[in-house]
Amino acid sequence: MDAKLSQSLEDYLEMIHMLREEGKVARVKDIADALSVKMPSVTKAVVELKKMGLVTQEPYAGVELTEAGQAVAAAVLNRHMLLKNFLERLGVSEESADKDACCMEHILSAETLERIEEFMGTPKGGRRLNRFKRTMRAPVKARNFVK
Amino acid sequence: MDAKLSQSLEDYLEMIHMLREEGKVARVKDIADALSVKMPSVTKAVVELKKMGLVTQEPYAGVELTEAGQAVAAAVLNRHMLLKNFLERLGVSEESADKDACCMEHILSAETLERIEEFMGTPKGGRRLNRFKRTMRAPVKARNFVK
DNA sequence: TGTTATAATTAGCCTTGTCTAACTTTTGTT
DNA sequence: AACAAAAGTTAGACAAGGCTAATTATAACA
Repeated sequence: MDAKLSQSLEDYLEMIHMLREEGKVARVKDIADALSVKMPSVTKAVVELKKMGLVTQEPYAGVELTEAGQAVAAAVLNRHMLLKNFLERLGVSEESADKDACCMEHILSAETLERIEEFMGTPKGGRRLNRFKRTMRAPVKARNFVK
Repeated sequence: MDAKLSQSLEDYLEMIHMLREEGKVARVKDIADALSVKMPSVTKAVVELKKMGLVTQEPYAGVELTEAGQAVAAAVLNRHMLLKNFLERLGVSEESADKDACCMEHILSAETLERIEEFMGTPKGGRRLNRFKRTMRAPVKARNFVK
């Protein structure tokens, strides 16, 4: 059932989530434009995501996340925001932070993500790492997807 | 000439560099074992790298980096070590740091790398970022390649 | 209500990167 | 010097992901 999503499918799922959060419909066309790919690529991806039970689709009306899809998408998005905030805290520009977070969100180990969470939980001046503070990053608003 | 290496080719180049630095020969077999791939994959990669003028090959004796190849490989390796050190400084275990550095080294923007260098240049206690200290990471000894 | 424009899908191709199986070449041991 | 073992290459399959071109389905407007 949860056969480990590819980076690519994670991106599609994430984008669908984002569009829906913004109150937009996520039609094949919308997703394609948002990710700078062509519609047939989206169709293929959606077929896969449907197989995995992560989305449903009403042709011409849009793609919706299932319960399971929500969970996965939210997790990816949280990673994205965590990483973006982290990079910005290091002084990286918003644009680069967003672009790099985009890549990193799919590949980092759980351990590294935990250490970064700890780092972010630490006061701005930044003394030392505090192993016991877990901060959950805020939900998310929008985002520039930089293919 | 420098047609932008793929992640995969960067990995091959990097591994060849590492083997040579350790004084080992980098025969197709050695590279394959080190990267946990099969020999035909290496042969293909080496063909590409030769086309790009990054390596030369004496069959059965080993692959050598050209001047240009050296430069590229060293750059990748420096990124790797910088990232690994950085992650370790965040409290990530050596193993995870190495594995994650492996992925990140191919994808991060120049800007992010610069900010990380700055962060690393800052004293251990970690006050605030110092824009003007550039530290070059040490050469490199060995490394666990985690496919 | 029909016609056109837009959305979606299908079919088929391309590239990258991996693999296995089969074959060739070299090495090194006796 | 001969031959087995090891190294290398070639050929061909396959999967993932993207694309274009062509076709089909729906929407929307006159």
